[in-house]
Amino acid sequence: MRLFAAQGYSKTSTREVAEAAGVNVAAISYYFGDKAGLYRAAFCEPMGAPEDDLARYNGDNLSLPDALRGFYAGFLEPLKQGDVSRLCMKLHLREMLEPTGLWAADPSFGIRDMHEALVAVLCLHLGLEKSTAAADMDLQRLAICIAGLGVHLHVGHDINHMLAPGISEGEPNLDRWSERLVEFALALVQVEARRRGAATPAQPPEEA
Amino acid sequence: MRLFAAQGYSKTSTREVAEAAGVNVAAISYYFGDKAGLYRAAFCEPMGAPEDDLARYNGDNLSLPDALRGFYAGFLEPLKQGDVSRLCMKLHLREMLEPTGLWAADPSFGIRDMHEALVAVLCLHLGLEKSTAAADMDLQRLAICIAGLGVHLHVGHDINHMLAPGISEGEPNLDRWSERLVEFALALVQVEARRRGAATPAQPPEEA
DNA sequence: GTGAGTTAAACAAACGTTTGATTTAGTCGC
DNA sequence: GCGACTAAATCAAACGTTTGTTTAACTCAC
Repeated sequence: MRLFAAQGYSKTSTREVAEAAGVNVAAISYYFGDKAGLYRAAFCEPMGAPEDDLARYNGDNLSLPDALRGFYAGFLEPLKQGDVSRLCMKLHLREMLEPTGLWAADPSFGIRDMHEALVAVLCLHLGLEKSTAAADMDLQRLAICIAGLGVHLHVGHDINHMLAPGISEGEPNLDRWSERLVEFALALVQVEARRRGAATPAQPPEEA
Repeated sequence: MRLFAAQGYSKTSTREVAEAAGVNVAAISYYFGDKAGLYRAAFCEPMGAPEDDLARYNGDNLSLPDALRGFYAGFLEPLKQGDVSRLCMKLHLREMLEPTGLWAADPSFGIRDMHEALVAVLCLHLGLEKSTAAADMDLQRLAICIAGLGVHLHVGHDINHMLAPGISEGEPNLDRWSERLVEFALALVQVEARRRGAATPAQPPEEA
């Protein structure tokens, strides 16, 4: 997984993987059938149940700030843990640019679920009907932007480090990212709410 | 460029490029030295002067909304034009995930300039000193997020289409994206301004 | 001895690159 | 005007290497 994430699928040779694992090349075909099977195993194995990620932010009793905090925690935690976890995320995000057909094919860990859960949360706090959400392009745009902030943290990780060294390094900085992202996402929701007629408060007025 | 953008560097063979171009394979080494030279040419050739992009949003006399509109226009225009322009953008964004050393090496068309110009614009409208901008991590975070919204439009293009079909298709939808992105970015700036003490108005009060 | 596990070696196919011949266009002496 | 020479451009073919995969011999606990 480390090699696939760092170099991509086609630039990583079976011999390279075998040598790094300290086994013979034939072991790949013996245990995984072929290179694609090896990749599939490396891709699928390390991710936990997708429900865990979802449960963090689509609980009905969560406030919007808490839901967003939970949402972005899914992006930030892999950064807190070691390089392995970060590379795993990178491996998955790589499929965005060059889909090998794993994400699209396997509906079990689709981003579709993640996206629809986010849309549902937004519906709840914007006072919208879930049934009309799919056709509500402005709502979709809002969800895409909120998710995009989290995605960009990983996609642009190396470049962000080049532009602002250490900005995503270390737990204090990552916690600061969490604060900012939640603030920013709240602002996006607020703007959208206001644009829709200022009818629904994005921030619960009855707080402290 | 079309092939490199669609399949990536290593998955694109020299024979494939030669055949698509209707020439012999040897022409590649004849004109470009080797495959890397061909890629470099395809990567650098089609992009216009970087100053053009910068001029759109770092003019000192621009209002913040206008500057942001100009900023996002750089992301949206490639989407309006044909597939070729979109693939060109994709080719460049691909270097974010797997840097081949072209962006980092050649400072002429670095995103660094783009980023620093954006930071300067934000400094101007937040009433901050440019000299302290580099060390101001919260300002850097704001700039990264604002840029991230534009980047995600391309990085997540295919997936966005999967989640919300046609959301980035056609000029009307793209114009709508421009409106939303500018609104959203303004909201981010406003939140940051308010967080810094509500001293500096993110929206010029003397408007209309 | 049987079978799961491991190994070095070999396989065909595809890769990037080079070669030497061939074609095309332009230049010069006469 | 014309053949001789030159340089650029293009070509099919082959080069050596690396790719993913398979083979057949081997090891060793049970």
